[in-house]
Order: sequence, then C-alpha cells, then structure tokens
Amino acid sequence: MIDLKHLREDPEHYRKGARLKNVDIDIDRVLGLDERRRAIVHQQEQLRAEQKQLEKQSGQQIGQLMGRMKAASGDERSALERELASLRAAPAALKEKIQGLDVDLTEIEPELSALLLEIPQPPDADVPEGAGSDDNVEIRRWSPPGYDLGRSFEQNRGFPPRTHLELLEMHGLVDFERGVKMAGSRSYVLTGDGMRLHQAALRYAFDFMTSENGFTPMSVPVIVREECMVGTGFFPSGRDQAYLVDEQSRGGSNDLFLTGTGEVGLMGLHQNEILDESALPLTYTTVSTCFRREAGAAGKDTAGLYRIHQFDKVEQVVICRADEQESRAWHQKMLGFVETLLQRLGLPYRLLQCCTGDLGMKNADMIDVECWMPGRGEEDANGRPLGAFGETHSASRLYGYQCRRLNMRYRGDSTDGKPAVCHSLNNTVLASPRILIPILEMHQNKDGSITIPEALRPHLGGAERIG
RNA sequence: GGAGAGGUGGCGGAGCGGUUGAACGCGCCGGUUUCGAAAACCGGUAUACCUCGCAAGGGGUAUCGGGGGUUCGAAUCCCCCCCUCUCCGCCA
Repeated sequence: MIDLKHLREDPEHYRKGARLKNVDIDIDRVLGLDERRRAIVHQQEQLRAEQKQLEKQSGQQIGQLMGRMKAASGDERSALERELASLRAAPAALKEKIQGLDVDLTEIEPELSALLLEIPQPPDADVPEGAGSDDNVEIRRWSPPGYDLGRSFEQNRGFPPRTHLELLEMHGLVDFERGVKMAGSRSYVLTGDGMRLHQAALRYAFDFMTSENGFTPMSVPVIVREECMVGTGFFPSGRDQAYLVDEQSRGGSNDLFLTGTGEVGLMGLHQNEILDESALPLTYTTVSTCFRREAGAAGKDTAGLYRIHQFDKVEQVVICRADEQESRAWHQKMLGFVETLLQRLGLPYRLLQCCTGDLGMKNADMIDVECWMPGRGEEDANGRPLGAFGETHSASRLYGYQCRRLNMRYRGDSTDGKPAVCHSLNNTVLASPRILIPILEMHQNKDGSITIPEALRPHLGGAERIG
C-alpha cells in the first residue's frame, strides 16, 4: 500500500507511477473519497467531543434527579420527569447526527480502501520506461570459463544439445504421464535421480543462505489466511493466481489460500508488529512448496518442467530500516548471493533490469535473473532449439509498500522513538525443478550423461554423474 | 468430531455501567544516590487518525479480539462473528 499522506502531497507522482506500470487507477477518485472521508470524520469527532462534554455536565445531574425521583411523587415527580427528558434530549440529537455520518462513511470507506490497495508503488526514477518484458534491459551476463554465450552450444561443446525433456526421459528423472493422471496438466512426478537432484539443489541453496550468508532459517505456512495474501501484496490483483482452499463452503470459519512463494510466509511473520530497530535487518530464508494456478498462461510453456503448478523454492527476504540506500544496498547484496550460487553451479546467466511495465504492483525496482537454457527458444533449420535465457530468479525492492500493508513497523534512535514502516526486499535463491533445466542442459555430455556440478555432489552421496 | 475455558497496555494481572487510556506488579527509559554498579527512591513509559504550531509541543477523536445493539454514558450488559487454550476422540 502506498502512503496516503504522500499521495495527497504529490498525486502526480502516483498518477505517473500507475501510468508507467500500465495500471488503470483513478487517483482523483481516491483523493476525492479521501477528502470526503476526512471531512465526515472530522465532523463526527467534533460532535463526539460535544457529546462527551454533555455527558460530563448532565450525567451527574441525571443521576441526582433519578435519585430524587425515587422519593418524589405528584407534581414534583412530573417536574423532575420533564427536567430529565430535556437533559436527555441534547445528547440524543447528537447521537442521531453521529450515526447519520456513520452511514455516510459506510458509503465511502469500502471503495476507498479497495482502491488504496490497487494503487501501485511508483517505479524508482532510475528504472527504464517500457511497456513489458520486451523492454527489459540487460545489466550484465556471466558464463563459466570456456563457455562463450556468443556462440552456440554445439560450437562451445562440440555436439548439439539435448533438451531437458530428452534428458529427463533418457535418465528416467521424471514421470509426466502419471503426474498428469493424478493432478492434471502442468503436473509431474520427479523420480529417482530427478528427485535426488531436486533435493540436492534445494538443500545446497538453503545451506548456502544459512551457513554462508547468515540468513535465519525458517519454516513457513504455505496455507494462509487471506490477510497474509493481501498484506504481502499478492491480493487483490493476483487473486486468480492462487489456489483457494474453500473451507467456508463446508462450514469452516475461514477460507485459506496456498502460497505461491515462501515470501508470503516470511513476510507475514511480523505482521502487526513494531520491531526494535536493533533487531533489524531481519534476514530470513525458507524452503517451501509453491503453488501457482498459472491462470492466463494456457498454452504457454506447456512442455517440461518450466511452468508447473507446484514447485519448491528457497527464498530470501530482508526486512530493513526505512532507508533507500540501505534497501538498495541489500538489493545488490541479495543479487550477489544468487550470482555466487549460479557461478558455483556453473550456469551461465544474465541480469535483467525490469522496465516499468514489467515491475508488478509492489515493486519500486525489480531485477530478474535468467539462466541460459540450451534446449529452449527458437529452432534452427534442423528443428533443433537455438537456446534461450529463461527466468529463474526475481529480486524485488519494495521499500515500505509491503510492510505498510502488513502493518510492520520498527522504532529506534533513527526514528526518534516513533514507529516507522519497515522496508522489505525479496529474491529467489533457487527454485526447483525449474533450475534443473539449465543444470541438466548445461552439464550434459555428448553421450547424454550429466556431470553433476561439484557443489551438489556432497548432497548426492558424492555421485559425479547421472547416466 | 464431542465437551469446556478464555481473549484487557511490552508482559503478568485487576476492573464487571459513570473524570478508566485503563489500578497494581514486572519490564523499559530518564533522574537522584554511588568511585562505579546493584539496591533504593523520584519521574516517565501505547497506537492510529484529525487539528493548531517553524519547532519543542498543545488540543481533539478512536482503540480493553472484531462488528452490531441497549443506555444520557459500556472494557463492564445483550447479540453475532473471529481467535486462542484445555480435555476426550481420530491421526502424520
């Protein structure tokens, strides 16, 4: 959520931000509703103050008169009754007015709060303008010594690459048929070394973050309340991407949602808390199963392990002080972790600066990491793929947008002891089985065997190859 | 699934219709004392929104799980919802 006060001060900033993100939102409508709401609340508060005054003045009198009533009779009694009635009339009139204003508020507030959730965070000024992913800008690329991304796989390695589908099949690493039989399209079953490799990659990434980078390991719920989804910014806009656990229809008190990323659980941890500044930054990592409906992606990446409904992911989040420089520094650092990891896995990659149109609601800045997948992309004259980069990571810088929704604040010396909204960032560490695509394709040998990256071998009982 | 108990400030725990944002204790912060510390003593210690002020700060309203109701007045009474806990059953 954006800062409403800031919106009032500089609405153009948000109009422009929404435009750059191709989000259709009527900022003036929001401002108008906010204006009306504040006027009504102000009026109400004044009336309430008046009411309180009256209470203090007449309350005692009423008490006394009631006492005298008990003993009184006849003319005295009716005189007292009249006096009581007049004392009660004024507060009653005020109450009616206040309640009337309440009605006015109920006409405004639902729309206002709904709209507020839909105002996107404006992109940072140094984010390139663009309409969508085609306008993203490459920042840098890396490939292991001896592998030149300017040349084809065959030129580099001396034989044409098999696709990950072919390699999976060849080594019996996955059973798509039975996956689909049980759970429908985009489902799969990792088998044998496929499952081992998957677990090894996750475990390596998890250990890397906790042991080497000092992040705090956490488990998180992957079935959460709607509150968490709204708080982390995935709802309302991404509602159709999440699986719904419809408990209400069977009498349960709350519907629940399956999370599409560990970010939801990690960020939800400190919802509605005021943290001590000395506790920051919080650096958390988790490995969790992620569920995505992939609504609207019908027909896209239907084959293989690229776009699936369920996968596992090691995720990193950082919650830090409300300081742009600090946020920016963490963003770079979190990207650095990923680069180190990919380099150790020997996977060529590039960093993409996402343009304004590709940022999503929440981000001020987002940098994607794409790994080189030789079996992906357009085909050559022989019907063989030319290779392409495929997204494997996404590093977001959200400033206070997410924490404001989550009501996650901190205080300390730098805030003068007053609560301030935390900043948050998140980035993939490793998502599998998608990461198996470049691992298999990049480390395949001419005979189709796979050389296991050294880093993963300790998690595979020391095995050096598959096949 | 069956049966109970309960949700009050950072925590513990009072209050059960009237200057109660809320006793008391703990914690925390500041001060006195001390060579220093502990102890003791004194003072302070919520959040949100609105408003006045350059600021320090002042004023107002709301908040005792959430919503609604009764009442001149509700943390206190009534209704609905949510949540947590305990016991039994089932179970990874």
